[in-house]
Amino acid sequence: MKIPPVKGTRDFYPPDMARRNWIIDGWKRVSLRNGFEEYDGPIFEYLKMFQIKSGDEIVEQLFSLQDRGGRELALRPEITPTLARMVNQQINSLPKPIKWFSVPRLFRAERPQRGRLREFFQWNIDIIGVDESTADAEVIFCALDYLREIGLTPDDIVVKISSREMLAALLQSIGIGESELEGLYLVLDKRNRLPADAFEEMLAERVADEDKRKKILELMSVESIGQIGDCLELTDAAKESVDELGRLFELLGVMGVADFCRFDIGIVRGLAYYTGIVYEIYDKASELRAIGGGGRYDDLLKQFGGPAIPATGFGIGDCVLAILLEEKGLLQKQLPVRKLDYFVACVDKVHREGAIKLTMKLRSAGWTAGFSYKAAKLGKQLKKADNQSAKKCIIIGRELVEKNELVIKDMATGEQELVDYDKFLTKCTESK
RNA sequence: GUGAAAGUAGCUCAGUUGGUUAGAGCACCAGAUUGUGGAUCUGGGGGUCGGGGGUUCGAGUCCCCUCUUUCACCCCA
Repeated sequence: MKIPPVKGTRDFYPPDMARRNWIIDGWKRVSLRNGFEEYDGPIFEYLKMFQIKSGDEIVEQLFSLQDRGGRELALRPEITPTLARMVNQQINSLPKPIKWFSVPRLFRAERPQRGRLREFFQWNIDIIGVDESTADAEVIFCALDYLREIGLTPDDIVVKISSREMLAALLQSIGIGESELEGLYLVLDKRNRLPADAFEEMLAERVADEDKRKKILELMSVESIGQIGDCLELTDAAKESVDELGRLFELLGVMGVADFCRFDIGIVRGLAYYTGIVYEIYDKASELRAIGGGGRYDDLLKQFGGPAIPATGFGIGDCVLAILLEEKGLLQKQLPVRKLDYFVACVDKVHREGAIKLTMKLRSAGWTAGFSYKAAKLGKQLKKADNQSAKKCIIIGRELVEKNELVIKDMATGEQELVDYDKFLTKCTESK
């Protein structure tokens, strides 16, 4: 009986695994050089941990299970709650600010589609304990530091940035009540994805007053931070968050990534816990889903029973990113090759043990080395060496018996040289 | 969860209006007179045609169900 892989999961064959590792190694390398430390938590948590916050979207997508003790558990659909839990547990002893990153394996019971699977990897970086927008800028820089390093340019991707706090202040100055905000966010979040008339229709369901609606539409069509002031008179609160957003863009300029970033008032984000600056990273052609996103979540730790500590962070998934890199031809360079430094061949059966012995000595010295499992003809063994992309092939034959010499063949040029066995071994052990 | 399209060797696909033992290229394995690989040539393995049921003398081909993938909702990594 053949059993297929589970819906929405992936098998990683060696070539796929090589690419996955290449992506994840890049995430880790860039995180570390930006000053973040790695952490991880369990792959399942109490179900209620994910129900507390973040809203229905994620809860509906949970894989949940019950253990034998009747505990209600869930496979983690995101790692931020775990982060909040871990930080809260040791909040008094952790040096501030806390700059942590993780590459968790996550699970969401969504209907799979291109760039959207049920099991995936996500790069998360977070800064906890800094309320200045410097932290937001640093987090955005870190994401771009990676994306830029692997070859993406401002022609390929864009970070669309806005602020929930600002949007709240602006909407309130239009006359929207605080209780209406959350529902309205969900509608505004769709503005970039819906045709104009469909969006207006949805808006009309939320906001009955036509004047208010007109003002909201006007506000949502501004293309720069400066235009906001032209559109309506700013309250003190609004002015403050507009200024904050301006400072963020200034900082991004100082950090040298301004050309990747753009203000977009339509970025609201679906998750309920965002409080301030929010952003999403898209491919410039906007043909794919969001590559990543994040923002400020100043109330989350408190909601998990900790102290009120500001926090900001983002996540980038591996699925959409891999598709984008594939399209840009940046993934093909990562074709994995099983490259051997040495392949040890023997001309005659009597040298087989010697070949194995030499192979193991090379390996112990740190070289990648292989030998033929069968006592096949030399031609066969060379073919094997070639299959395994060996750089050099060592041939053990009569030269060893007669003069204690090995034949070393360069597989690229075909050139061969004779080297004394003991000298070769000494050289190999020392140079590695 | 709702709607739509697709599914034939490991991969990319062909398969005539239903008609014998289902094909190609690539990949894989093995040979080509035994101390030299990449090329070429020859041969081989591998498919219950996604799975199940039905119509028919006969189904890869038509119908139904189901699974998976892709697309649109939904939502975001």
